[in-house]
Amino acid sequence: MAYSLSEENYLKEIYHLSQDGARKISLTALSERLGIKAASAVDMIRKLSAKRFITYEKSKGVKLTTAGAKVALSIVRSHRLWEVFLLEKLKYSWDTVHGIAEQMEHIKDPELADRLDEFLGRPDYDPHGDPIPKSDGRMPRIPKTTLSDVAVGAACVVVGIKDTSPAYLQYLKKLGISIGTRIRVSERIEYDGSMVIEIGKGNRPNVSKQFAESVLVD
Amino acid sequence: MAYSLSEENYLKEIYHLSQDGARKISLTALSERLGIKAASAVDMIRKLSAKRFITYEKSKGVKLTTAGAKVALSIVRSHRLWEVFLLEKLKYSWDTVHGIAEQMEHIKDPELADRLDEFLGRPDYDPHGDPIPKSDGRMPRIPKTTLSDVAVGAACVVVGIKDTSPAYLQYLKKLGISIGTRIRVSERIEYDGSMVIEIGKGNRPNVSKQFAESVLVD
DNA sequence: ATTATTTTTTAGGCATCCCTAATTTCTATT
DNA sequence: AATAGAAATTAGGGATGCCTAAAAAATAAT
Repeated sequence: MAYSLSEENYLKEIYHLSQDGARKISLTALSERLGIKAASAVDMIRKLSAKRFITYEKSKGVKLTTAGAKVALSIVRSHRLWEVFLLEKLKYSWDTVHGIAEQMEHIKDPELADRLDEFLGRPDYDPHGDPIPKSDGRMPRIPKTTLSDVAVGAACVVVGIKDTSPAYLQYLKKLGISIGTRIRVSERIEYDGSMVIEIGKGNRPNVSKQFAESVLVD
Repeated sequence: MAYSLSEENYLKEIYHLSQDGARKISLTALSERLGIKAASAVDMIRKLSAKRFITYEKSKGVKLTTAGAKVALSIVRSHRLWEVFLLEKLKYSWDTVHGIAEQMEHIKDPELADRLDEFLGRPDYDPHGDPIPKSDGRMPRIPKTTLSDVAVGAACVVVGIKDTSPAYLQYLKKLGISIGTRIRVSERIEYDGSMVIEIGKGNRPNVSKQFAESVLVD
């Protein structure tokens, strides 16, 4: 069954809202996320219900059916893979990839996501540390570990970052940290939670606790 | 100035028709290419005229303005670059890339085409041998030379193919010929125009005139 | 329990981009 | 110049996906 760009965006947002742990997804919440008015959502909710992609009860809110979740997950997969492509291959900065991937996620071809996945080396995480669903729907374990959790003496690999402010990105660049960078924790200063880290060889900067908490590692 | 997907497709087709050497682009010809009815084209032609992307006089047909040509060329550039990406990086077959690139050409970002171009190594031709416009609008020379034009003893590089039938593609694969393959012409048989060619070392097949005429070389 | 507030729904509209079915206007022949 | 055929246009519609404004229903607060 075919579905429009708009339908895909609804399904994707419903998925995100349910992932965010909302116990009930109301039309108001959904329409806010989509940047439209609640009245406009009514038609689409009916349409998606008729197509059996969602169920909707006023009391229980919107829920994805198995078919709907499948579509949503394929969009999320596509989005995150394109983010990796844009950052790693086209050298876009961390904060610009999302908007472009928002467009690319809707390109339709039965083999595209798998071929892209293969080309990118089957990454588990996108540049923001979000897990990339596998083609069979499985999800890589969500990386909740940050650099600040790493024990002294232990090493880790950067899988994503949580902060995409220009200042933060600039700092990362200056430190030479990007996806895949290996970091060893040399020392932790108890006073303020800051740490001395080792990037490659020779480079041993001291970074604040605040900084370390925004670096997702594996 | 922003423009819709539909507007982009009109501008692209007008460009293609003018490239095909049509001395007059009629609404009928245009609508046929776009797969719509002529009546539907009237509105859009008016719209594009109002936006100064085209001029339209019944006697002279549709013509792109400088602004319109710029948009059309950027779509064509994007399309051809994505074709290269899909074939070379994602290993799609020659005949499938066009349809997917048709979707990808509309992704909007000011830096995308240039970054993709860079990533792909600034190719001059797409997999069908069509020249890829440069970011400043310049066009690589159109490769009108085919393998059958190459002199005995001379070498050439494959830049594209004209035939995308499954049988032809399969044959190419069997011969080990793809974009960038270097071919030397060892011998030409006058009787039927067939030739003995050298691909890499050791591989010296005899190919028909018909085959050689569909291989674009530089 | 009765307001007040929020949420949902209806009703009527608008822009985009396409359609069919008539015309009208060209163009090319005779 | 008359006319057949082709091309362009008008008129009226339809689907999609959004809107505002108002009404109805549900939930929360007093």
